[in-house]
Amino acid sequence: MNEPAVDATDHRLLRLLREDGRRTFSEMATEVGLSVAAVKRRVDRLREIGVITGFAVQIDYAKLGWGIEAFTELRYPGTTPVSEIVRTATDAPEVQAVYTIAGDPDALIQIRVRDLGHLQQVIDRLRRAGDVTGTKTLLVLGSWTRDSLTSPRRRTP
Amino acid sequence: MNEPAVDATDHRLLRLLREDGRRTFSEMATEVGLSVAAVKRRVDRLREIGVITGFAVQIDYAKLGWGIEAFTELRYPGTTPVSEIVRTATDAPEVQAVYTIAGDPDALIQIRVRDLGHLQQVIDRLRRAGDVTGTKTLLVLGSWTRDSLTSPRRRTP
DNA sequence: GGTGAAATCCTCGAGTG
DNA sequence: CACTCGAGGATTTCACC
Repeated sequence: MNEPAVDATDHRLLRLLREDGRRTFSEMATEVGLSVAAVKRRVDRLREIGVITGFAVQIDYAKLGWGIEAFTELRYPGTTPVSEIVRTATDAPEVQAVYTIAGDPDALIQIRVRDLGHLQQVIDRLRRAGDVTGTKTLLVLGSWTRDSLTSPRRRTP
Repeated sequence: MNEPAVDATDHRLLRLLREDGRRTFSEMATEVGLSVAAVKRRVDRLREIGVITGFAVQIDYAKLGWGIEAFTELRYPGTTPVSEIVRTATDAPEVQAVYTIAGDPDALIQIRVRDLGHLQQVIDRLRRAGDVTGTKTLLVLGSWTRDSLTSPRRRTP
């Protein structure tokens, strides 16, 4: 019942951490005009109430040889439980994310693979794993993500 | 043009930073059996060669009142340049990501909004902004992401 | 929310195989 | 060239105001 109660300063901190998740508390403190301890307490609290779920590195997978990205729409019989859909999809290591959908299709999954042969292999595996009735794959040519243009790390001369 | 040359240790470091992007170099050093300085140099190098594009906080937007997530497929006339598609989509602050697609549809965009009325408003705006010939919106009920500590969420608007 | 001090961590130059 | 060591400075962390 208790609402998060995330104020404007919290939002500014979240914005700073979206741009650079490794920003120091001292830097953020200067930015928002609070003490370092106050900033740490706020960030700790945002984690405790679940607003912040974690921190992660952002990787250019193409540079690691995983150059193909795709979304696959999955259709299932009406009798298939959602948990089953998620389980079969998450089993494949190439699957990066699974979104269950209201309506048609039943799920949308994000995939990363090395090449098109690998993609076909993953899709075939998915079709066989559950009782999938149909798939449609969208091959990604290019992508843009908000806040993806992260500036270089702060340098102290 | 030198290839990345990312070895097994680098992959272990990337894996650690995917799980927790704020891990300290000391902790990672213990994990992979190197000195702190060696780990720092490797991470610095991964940034320089572009494998690591940045670090970001992971946020549960539902807890911030942005409880609705959706994917919208966009179709354009054959004459529309890709840059135009990306530009009109990224103009909307609710758009989190834009994926240009080979074939049909022409683009897939990820959206975050406060409620369904807001969603309709964003979609209407998108339809009017460019010369969109058609849209199809997939409403997300739950999601799972690899290496995310958050379990799939379900929310009622 | 602020302060201060101890513990920890980051950073970089110097040295080694 | 990649690594280790070590020292100085910055950052984190926590009890207390």
